[in-house]
Amino acid sequence: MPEQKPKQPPAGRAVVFESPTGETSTPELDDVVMDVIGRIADKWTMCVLEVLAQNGVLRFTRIGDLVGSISQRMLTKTLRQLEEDGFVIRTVYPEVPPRVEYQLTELGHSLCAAFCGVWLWAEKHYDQLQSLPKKARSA
Amino acid sequence: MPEQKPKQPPAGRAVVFESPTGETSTPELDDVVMDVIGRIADKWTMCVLEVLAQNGVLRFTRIGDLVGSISQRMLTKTLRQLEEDGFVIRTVYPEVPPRVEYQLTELGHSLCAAFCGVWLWAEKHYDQLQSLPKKARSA
DNA sequence: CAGAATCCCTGCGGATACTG
DNA sequence: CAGTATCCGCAGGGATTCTG
Repeated sequence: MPEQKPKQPPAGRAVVFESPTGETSTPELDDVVMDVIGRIADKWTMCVLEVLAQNGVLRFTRIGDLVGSISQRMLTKTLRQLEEDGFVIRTVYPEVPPRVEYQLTELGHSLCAAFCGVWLWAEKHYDQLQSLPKKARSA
Repeated sequence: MPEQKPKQPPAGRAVVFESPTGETSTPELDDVVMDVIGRIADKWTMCVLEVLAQNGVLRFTRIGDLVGSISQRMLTKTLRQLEEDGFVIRTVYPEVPPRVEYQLTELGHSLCAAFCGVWLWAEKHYDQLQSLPKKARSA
């Protein structure tokens, strides 16, 4: 069976995102999306984003409490990365004891809003999802 | 067990997702979402999902070509995990040479659809996003 | 062709200790 | 309070080799 498809992938990915409704993305957009996913798609980042999305302005320790079992190290790294990427604003008050407040930027808020579709999807398919084979689920 | 663990919360977060429009989730839903994120939120999984979403039924090697620079090891692992999690169907044809075809399940398709909001968000904020500090960008 | 198995290196991330 | 610095285990993942 001779493959007539001329679309041979060059070096690197050749993925182009396309929505079921026919919305296609450009390779550049695809690249950006993958990049963003790579930045935010980890447990702590997601948790911190959501905590901030819900509570607005929060201090360092407070975020840690709300997230739960995150180490200071990871909380710091996560927040700094989010700040560097423009999703979070960090405000330091020159006081003693020190006070540092964090809040989402517009970009951060819009990102959380975009993810809303995933929550809704999860809700809709809750039965199937919660019965998935346990993998890293808290024992 | 004489070992004293003063505060060991249920290995837990206290995060509850809530959309900007006021849609709140239950802790259970939150848990499921985090679980799903943990399953799919990595470079290769996302790529493979998208490749399958676009092209429908694909063979092993073809997926690898479309994704680009993925190793066989990771491709296998990724596909098996997706299969185990119910996002992909794996069909083996008892032939020589062997032929194995992959395709998304309904759940897989719906997940990709849910992520559509993220592509749209990325498109809208393309300027800000593509100018983020390079981190692990690999062309 | 579609993988399984192996080697091996990297870095994520937890725990702990110290500081302004 | 809000970090920084350090040690370190271990899992992720690339490259390579073997096989039905």
